[in-house]
Amino acid sequence: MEKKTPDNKRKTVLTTSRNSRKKRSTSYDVSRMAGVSQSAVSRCFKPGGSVSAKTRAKVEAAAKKLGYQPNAIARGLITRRSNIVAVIITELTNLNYPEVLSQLNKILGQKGIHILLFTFGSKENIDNVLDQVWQYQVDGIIAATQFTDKQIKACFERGTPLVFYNSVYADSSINSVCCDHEEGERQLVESLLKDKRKSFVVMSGPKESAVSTARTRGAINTLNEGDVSVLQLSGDYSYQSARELIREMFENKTFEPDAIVCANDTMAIGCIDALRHEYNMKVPEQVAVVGFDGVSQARWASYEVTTVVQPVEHMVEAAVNMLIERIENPESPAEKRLFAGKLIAGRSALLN
Amino acid sequence: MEKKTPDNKRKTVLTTSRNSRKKRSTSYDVSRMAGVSQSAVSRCFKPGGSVSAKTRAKVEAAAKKLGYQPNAIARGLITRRSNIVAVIITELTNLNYPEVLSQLNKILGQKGIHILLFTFGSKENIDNVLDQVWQYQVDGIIAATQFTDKQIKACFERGTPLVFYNSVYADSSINSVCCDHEEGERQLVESLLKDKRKSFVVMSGPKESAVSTARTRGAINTLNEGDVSVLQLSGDYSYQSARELIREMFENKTFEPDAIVCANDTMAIGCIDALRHEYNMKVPEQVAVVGFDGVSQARWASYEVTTVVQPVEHMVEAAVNMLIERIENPESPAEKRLFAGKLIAGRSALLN
DNA sequence: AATATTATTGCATTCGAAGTCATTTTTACT
DNA sequence: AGTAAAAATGACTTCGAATGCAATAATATT
Repeated sequence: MEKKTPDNKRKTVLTTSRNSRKKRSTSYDVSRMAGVSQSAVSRCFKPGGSVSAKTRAKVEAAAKKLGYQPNAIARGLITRRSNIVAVIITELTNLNYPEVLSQLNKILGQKGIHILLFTFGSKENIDNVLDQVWQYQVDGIIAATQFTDKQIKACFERGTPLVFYNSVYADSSINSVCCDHEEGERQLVESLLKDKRKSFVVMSGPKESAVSTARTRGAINTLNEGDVSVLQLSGDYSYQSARELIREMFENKTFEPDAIVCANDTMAIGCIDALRHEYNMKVPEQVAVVGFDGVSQARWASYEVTTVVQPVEHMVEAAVNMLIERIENPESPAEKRLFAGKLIAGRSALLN
Repeated sequence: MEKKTPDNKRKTVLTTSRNSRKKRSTSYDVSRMAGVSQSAVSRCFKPGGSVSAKTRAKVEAAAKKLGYQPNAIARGLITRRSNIVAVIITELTNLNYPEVLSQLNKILGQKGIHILLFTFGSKENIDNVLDQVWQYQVDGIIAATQFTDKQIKACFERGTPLVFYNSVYADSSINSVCCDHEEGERQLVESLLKDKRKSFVVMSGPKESAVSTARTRGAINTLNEGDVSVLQLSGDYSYQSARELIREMFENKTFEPDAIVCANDTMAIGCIDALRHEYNMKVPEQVAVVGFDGVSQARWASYEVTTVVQPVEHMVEAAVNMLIERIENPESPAEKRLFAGKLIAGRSALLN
């Protein structure tokens, strides 16, 4: 009697598996071998499930013998929890992101949550990415990129918790974790002003980047408080773009800076290389250069960039906790967390 | 009559959704609104599904209005295809991996396949990673790390296609894509020999790394053909470890190299910095330094490392194609593809 | 116009685990 | 020992989409 259902299943399994040559064992297979019901097997794999020691032992033995692992796909269907989080990140070439991703994976992994990774180069296809995300019924989204209002609304409508990483929106119902780019940049610039620098280049990142905008704003506002001249240029966060901007500036002889404030460390490194190797200038004596992020490369002896380090570990942990809180308790209030960066005096600028 | 089932569903949906405040719409919802059967909706979303233009129009309108996206989890359960591939990668801090991952994501994405990301620092927990992988019924695995025989066997037993990236096994039934590290290293060393270098340090990466082992083997074998002295040191691929090895060597005054062959670009950069900034030596005049990988940082003007570039785009594409072939046709023969690296003459060694 | 052929359609079932509920077994307590 | 309370168990249903199959509609053929 108790074997009726399993036996039925059995037949079907064999039929279906003719194409996928190896049958993966299911909870029915385990229950069959252990001589218990499928429910019992299920309960064995559920923390706190109500099973006697005897049953548990039988089930575990059978599961081990069959190499059984509960099918997370089937489980997700009924529990409506996939334990998968979508991580949406722009270009991994940004040197800061590998660290962020690595940290995300570590912390989410500790909580039994997995990462479905989405990266993209060009801006236009976030909508496509979101379509994919919906299909996979992810439990939440961590977005290290800008969304349009419509995209954010879509997340709300589907009830998918969303946390932004280094991207802030005015709307107070939106969760985010961010480094205080503006204040960090202010500190960098203030120390340059104290060092009596007079001619500043502010080298921004891509115009669409809110992070770059915030950093630039911090720089410009602070510079406006001093009696200095300022030239603002726009690059794209890359080493190459920084070198080209320097080259253009010197070719046109438009401006003679004694300080360059870069949107990130990579650009700072590009500037340093261009100044030293192309124009034979002394950094920091003739021109001071500062970056932002605190990537490991900025600590390399050839550069030792003066920069502001983002507290990536803390930020990622905050983002993860925030997301989990939201997943487990959808009614919990939204929150914005702003982390201070830490100024590190390197040798690309003389700090006092 | 046709509405009986949908109505039943409806009631249940309402009951269940009391916790997940937003109901996501299902194919039943769409079929209801469009006045067709659930099967019809399903067929509309299946490429080549048999549906009339009229039905398709009704369904598409309803789907759009409801923001319906097929549930990939439910689909995966029945089709036994999740369209998810596990990517298992060691420490993302290795500068080569962000590029690999980025490329993987791009190429897999083009084929509608998604990445479930697994990274880890320490060796011991690959078994845990695999347990996770089994639960998610991934269609395949791309592993940029070493597996034990038992782990490989587990993949075979479950019938999960597996492709190794930069990791080769003798067993010919194992798929892999690899750069020819040994030959690449040979080329580097030969050019150093031609340059009349006499005292070589071979600075390896971690002992567990097969890549490092292959590179070291290539270096040592080639060096043994020349009349030179060789010292072999072991680091861990990191900038810091390279600097420390240099420091130790000079503190102990054991060896005076005029050429250093590094396991990767990051270590080469560490050597260059240590030599120039700590020991005031001229690179490449006094000591030539070569790396491996061709990461973007190796091209930075302060280093211009002489190195061998791995053809990452080609390698990744090959790995993806190989995996997909295996997924779609499990009986297809295994294959090992070995890609030649490209020697790039930088200014960290004088090449002829 | 009648029949053969092909294209659409809906019903019912399936994937694998989890949860509900009623039933049985075990344990606790008087 | 006898009853009450608690624990363990299994049958059945559910999640959402896909599919085999039979029924129906549209089209082609003579």
